[in-house]
Amino acid sequence: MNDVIAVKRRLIETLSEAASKAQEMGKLPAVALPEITVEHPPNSGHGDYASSLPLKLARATGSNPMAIAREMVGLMAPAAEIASIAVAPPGFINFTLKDDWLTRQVDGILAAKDAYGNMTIGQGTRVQVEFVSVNPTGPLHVGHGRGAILGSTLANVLAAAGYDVTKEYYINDAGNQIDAFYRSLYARYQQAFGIAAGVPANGYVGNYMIDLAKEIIAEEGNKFLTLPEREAIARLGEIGLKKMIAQITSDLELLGVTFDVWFSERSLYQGGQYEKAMSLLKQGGYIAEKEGATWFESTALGEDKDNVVVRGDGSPTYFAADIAYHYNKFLERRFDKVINIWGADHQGHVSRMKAVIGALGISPERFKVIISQMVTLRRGSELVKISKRSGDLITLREVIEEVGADACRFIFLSRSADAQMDFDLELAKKESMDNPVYYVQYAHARIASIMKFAQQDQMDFSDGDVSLLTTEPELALIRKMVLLPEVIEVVTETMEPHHLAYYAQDLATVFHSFYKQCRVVSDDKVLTRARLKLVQAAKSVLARTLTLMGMQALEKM
RNA sequence: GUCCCUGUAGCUCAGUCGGACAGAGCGGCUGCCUUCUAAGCAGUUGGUCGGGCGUUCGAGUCGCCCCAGGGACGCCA
Repeated sequence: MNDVIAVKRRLIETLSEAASKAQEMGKLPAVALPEITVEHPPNSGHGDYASSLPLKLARATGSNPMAIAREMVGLMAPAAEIASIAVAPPGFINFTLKDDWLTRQVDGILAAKDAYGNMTIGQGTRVQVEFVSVNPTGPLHVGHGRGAILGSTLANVLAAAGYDVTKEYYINDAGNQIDAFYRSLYARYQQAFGIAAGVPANGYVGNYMIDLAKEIIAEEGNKFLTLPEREAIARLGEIGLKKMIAQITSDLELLGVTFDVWFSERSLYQGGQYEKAMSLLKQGGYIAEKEGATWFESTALGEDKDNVVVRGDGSPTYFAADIAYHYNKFLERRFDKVINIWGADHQGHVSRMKAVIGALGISPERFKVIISQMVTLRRGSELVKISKRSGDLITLREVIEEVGADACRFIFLSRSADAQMDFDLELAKKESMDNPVYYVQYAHARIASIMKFAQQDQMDFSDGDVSLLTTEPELALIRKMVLLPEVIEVVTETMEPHHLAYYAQDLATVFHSFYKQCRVVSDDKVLTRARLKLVQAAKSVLARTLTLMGMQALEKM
């Protein structure tokens, strides 16, 4: 187990033992102990860890919290890594870490290298993160980028926490939308040859469809003109679909987002999973025929309304496909946990999918949906349209090319998924010099520069004595570095990657402050070696944090 | 009408399980480059935490009721 996490666990244990002992001795009424937690006090003057257990016990026992705190502290065996335990009003117990324990962590971080922060809390649990999964009927826009960044970062963190992670993209390559896409493409194809064909009413009218048709013509010529319409649409559509998927793939790669599995909706029908899932629900008595269609009776499960799974014309709905897909995730591929990141427009889909999960006999805590809220794109005060159906749209690719992948990632990671946000292109660019993105990367580049400078003197610091790191700026830096494992733990528990961005910024801040106050390479060779160790460790933690966020750790800026 | 998300400093946003004086970045105002990167540092300005009631020793955080913004309520996906 990681050292800091171990310390935290030990403190909780110490508190628990002290409380029990006080009860045994009759100094504290024998009430059930509340869940014991330790936190980081907001004010650093109060130490590294604090517990409000006495305050909580005061409520349960009706006694004075300060007295309880004193009693408990008196019963605590001093832990090896703790320098002092103090009681503070109105009833906190504060713990301060020993300086030499802190400085030793520098050696620990250097030894862990890229693996620093890794944990085993996941215990190899098989978790699937499904994200983006945009219909391959048009290019990605910024909103999709948000989900992509959220998902890939979450996957990185879960992997660091010891989960066995599969990143997956669900390709909706069947159904009405694909049909509309195929027909729209066929119309544009015909138009390119001067044939008066109309894009269907519910079709995709964007200019990219004209470009797509032209691209196909350049490669395939006019051969689809002579085919029967049915066949032409199918074959042309297939080519267009492949191209759209390729484009989506490469757009995501620009953002540093990749997937382990690209899962085809069609395969659900070809593999018989759709039938299996449906018959399972039927067996459970959740399926009913009415009004000429087949329904999933979710009202019986507390839902607002029932939902159609098979239309009057016999074709399955999107909902039916998703049922089959989740049947596949849980019952065929047997993921222990499934995390879906959906756009805000899918929020109505959440509760009925939860109902399905229950109906399939899957325990609800294995299924988690994160809704990534809307992004509105603007240039200053001017609103920029990103609708797929309209002609003028700014694609994700254009945004990335304009502001940069790292800036994009950081901006999205600085906000919690359930807050709607404005993405101001002007601001993202104008701020580019003062952007927190560069602030963090600059800290890393600065250290790289120090290392390079030190290397000119062939400085070997492998025997640096970390116990010489005794000043406030040095210890403050270590205190922050040592927090990464906890951040990873928090992100894992809350599924909120944005904590990482704030941590990155905090870490950069303490580093920059340290840098200003402490000269690393100096005439004092012994101190220099110790500080080189410190700075090298800081570089490693910064790099790890940036990597988890999917960002570059630059050597030079 | 029902359901979901949001409302915290001039702006953009954090705020774990209810805890110590409510935080950061940007902006504004002051200072700081002979020395490893000033894309930096130090200081300062700035808040009825949308409003009300309640629970609690203690509420930005929990409950109820309002107000405001956004989204979802298809045999679209």
